Amino acid sequence: MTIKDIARLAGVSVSTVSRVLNDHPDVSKAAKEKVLAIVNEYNYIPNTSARELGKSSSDNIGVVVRGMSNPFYTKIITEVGARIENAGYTMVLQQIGTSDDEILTAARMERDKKLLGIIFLGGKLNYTKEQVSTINVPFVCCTFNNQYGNLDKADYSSVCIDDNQAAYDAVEYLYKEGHRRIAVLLSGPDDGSVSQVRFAGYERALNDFGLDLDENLIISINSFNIADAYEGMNEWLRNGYDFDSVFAISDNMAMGAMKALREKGKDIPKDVALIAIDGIEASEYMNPVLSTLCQPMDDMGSEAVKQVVGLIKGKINHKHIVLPTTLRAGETLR
Amino acid sequence: MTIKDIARLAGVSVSTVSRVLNDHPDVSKAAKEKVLAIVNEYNYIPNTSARELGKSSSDNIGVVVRGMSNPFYTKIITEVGARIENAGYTMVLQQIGTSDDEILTAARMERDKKLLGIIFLGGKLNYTKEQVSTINVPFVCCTFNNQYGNLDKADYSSVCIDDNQAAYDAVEYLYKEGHRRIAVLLSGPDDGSVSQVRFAGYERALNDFGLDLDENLIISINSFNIADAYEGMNEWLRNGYDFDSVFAISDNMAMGAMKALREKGKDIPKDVALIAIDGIEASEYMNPVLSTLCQPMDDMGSEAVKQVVGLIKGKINHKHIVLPTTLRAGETLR
DNA sequence: CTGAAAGCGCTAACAA
DNA sequence: TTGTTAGCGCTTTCAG
Repeated sequence: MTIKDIARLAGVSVSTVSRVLNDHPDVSKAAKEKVLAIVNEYNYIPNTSARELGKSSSDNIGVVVRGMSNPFYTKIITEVGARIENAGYTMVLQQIGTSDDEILTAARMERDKKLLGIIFLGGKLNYTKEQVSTINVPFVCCTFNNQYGNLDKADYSSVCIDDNQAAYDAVEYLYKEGHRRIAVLLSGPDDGSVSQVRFAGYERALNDFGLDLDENLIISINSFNIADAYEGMNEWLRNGYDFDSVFAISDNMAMGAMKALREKGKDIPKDVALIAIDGIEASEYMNPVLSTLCQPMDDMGSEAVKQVVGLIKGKINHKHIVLPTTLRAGETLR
Repeated sequence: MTIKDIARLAGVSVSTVSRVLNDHPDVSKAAKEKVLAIVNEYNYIPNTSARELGKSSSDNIGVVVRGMSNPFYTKIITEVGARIENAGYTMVLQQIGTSDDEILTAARMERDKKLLGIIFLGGKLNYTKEQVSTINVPFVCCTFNNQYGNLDKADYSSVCIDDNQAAYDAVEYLYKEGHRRIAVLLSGPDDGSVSQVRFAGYERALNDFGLDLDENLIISINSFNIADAYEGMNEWLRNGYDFDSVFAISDNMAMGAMKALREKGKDIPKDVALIAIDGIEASEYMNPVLSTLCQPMDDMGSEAVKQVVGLIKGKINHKHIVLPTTLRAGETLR
């Protein structure tokens, strides 16, 4: 069943069918009704590939998201979707696995879907000029930036929190409560991810507060996984190092750590205080409720859209927006 | 940059370029290298739409998943993806929102991607013959079946647990511990979803155990949301009804309920015992660890793939597989 | 308001 | 081993 069949069945030309299918004006009511009737009768479904191939332009904005199941992005996506719709564009969502290349994905989408702009939700901090040269439409990085890459600030946009400062703040909360043996739970101290940035904030804070960086207090797992955080924490606890608190670089990892601590008989926050960064919904349901620095997800989403749309319309230049975090008091600090 | 440009630049014909791009045999080493060089130099990316349009067949198996962020499906998808790959096919994943129509999505995909078969991960229990008539390739429902629809059993496959029995079992665990005032937390008693099936199991169990169905003990929220479960439980608790335990139809909802109970000063499981169905990872990290009947996610995934592949190869007929659940003891039962 | 026809970028016979 | 060419199913001028 193709557009040709419908045309024949409806007794009109394919262009007329195409017009009614695309809500074009200049189609007589009679023709429209006739076509629609046939379309319904035969359950005709236009071929998307052919459609995209034939089209000369689109109103598509691409959103490529790292991590299919990352709850952190869910809220942002909702917001982004609504705002894009609202601005009169269409969101084309593409989720990719951890091993996929977001730049390549974006480049493909740009050509396939004729994108006008792109929003990256999560991604690497070290894109190079050469890599992004395959992308020819404006793009904005949401929740991260290019601090380990060599992009020109005038060539891309970003909206994120100050991860270094957030980590600093987290440590400061612990410090002000009197904690001096502050462990850090991270993915890798220099894995080029946001983990590294937040670790730098941790280091900076220790330094400012006159605390020595103790290698034994660095709990490094090689993922952002809740199960790995649990295992990693378990293993680390066996060393019996002296500590009074933990700064986890993400809510998810903190949740894994909580279980390990609890099983070890450590009371949170009496024996061990805990703070993290992110503010995902799940950590609100933990017992005790996780104390964490929340990223302003809605604002990040709407700002990101505001950016691409502005860029698409050529009304603004690339900007780098830093949004503030807010503390969710929770119950893991005392 | 199209295949034509590459052909010209490499001094060969488009078909030769197409051949090397698709790893066809019968291409001289020289030609292959030449083409690849140009492709790399210009960062050429083939247009997917054109590719799909031109192709006469594919090795694609479609997977349509309800709920972008449902952690329950994540593990299954991983398993399904691996198995499909393993069987020599390609997985085409499509996630849809709660308001989208999975049948329509599947029908579209079938045509666009030239699918050989489809796996539905989550979906409605009441498809009608007419609805699925738009689908012309074999499909299998994973984690659900058609018990509220009118499909012929010989026309589709399914792999799922016995939801009614699982609910029955859950209630039985509570009953055997001496609980008699068993509340049920569900989405809707007759919303046509799995909630309804599990509620039926709850009713059957009460009946078998000689307990009366008490309307006051039915906590109905209109979603599967953790936040809504929390709110709903909170609200219900204000009534002050007498109860000694809760059967939540899903882990996620149970997690919301736990917070509400805790805030009300109820100790779990001392004051209130709790059991659910699903066995998602997150509920393992709750404090106390949620007691729940786990769905065998890996098995469901691999069985689903075994089914489609068998159907595609024409080696088997439609089957309806029921897999057993296993109890995760947890800490919310005593 | 409608139709004919030329693409869109690629694949796949079919010849050579 | 290679090139020519006819589609794939749709959109979009351009005439009428």
